[in-house]
Amino acid sequence: MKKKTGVKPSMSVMQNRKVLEQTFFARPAVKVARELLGKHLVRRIGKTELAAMITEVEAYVGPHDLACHARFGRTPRTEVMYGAAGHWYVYLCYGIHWMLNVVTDAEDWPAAVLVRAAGEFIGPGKLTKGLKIGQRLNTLPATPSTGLWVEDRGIRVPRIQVERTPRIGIDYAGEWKHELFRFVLNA
DNA sequence: GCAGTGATCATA
DNA sequence: ATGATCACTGCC
Repeated sequence: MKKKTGVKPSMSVMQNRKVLEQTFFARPAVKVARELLGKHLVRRIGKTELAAMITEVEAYVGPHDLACHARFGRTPRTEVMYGAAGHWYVYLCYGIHWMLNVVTDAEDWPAAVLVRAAGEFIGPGKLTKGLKIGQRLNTLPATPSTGLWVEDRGIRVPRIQVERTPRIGIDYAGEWKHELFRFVLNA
């Protein structure tokens, strides 16, 4: 007996869905950032599932990185960055916009990758607004059980399409503002 | 070019 | 309790 909902040809690309595990995130932030390009950020709210391909990220590499929130050490807010990789770090910026980061690198090494754009959601504030991401996800793991996770859907990103630039909005960061820690996936 | 907006953190 | 500081956005 045939199922009512037929599988469309476009679904063939969906067959390759691999949820990124903690081991993917437990590596240096710059490497994780680069490799997140082309991966899919997946959001489930109730029965609705929305996926958006990640196209812009920034790496914040540790306490010595003068642009990283952990540059002042452990505080209640930065505590999550000191924890295990693969957990969400979500904070409010300028009193209006939620910023979505995923913790990277080793435990007790505070580093993270900011997800700035995915799919139609261009800009870190628009991304969280579009995917209904807020404070509730802060400190939760990037697993399907939390409703927000990352999948490898088999997209390969050629180096020629990857642009590296300094990070946005960190003019205060001294020499670190010049580091090419922002990665953009161009069409 | 810059106002809006509120959590966070240091200072007290 | 108060003040400075923001990993932004949208409108002027």
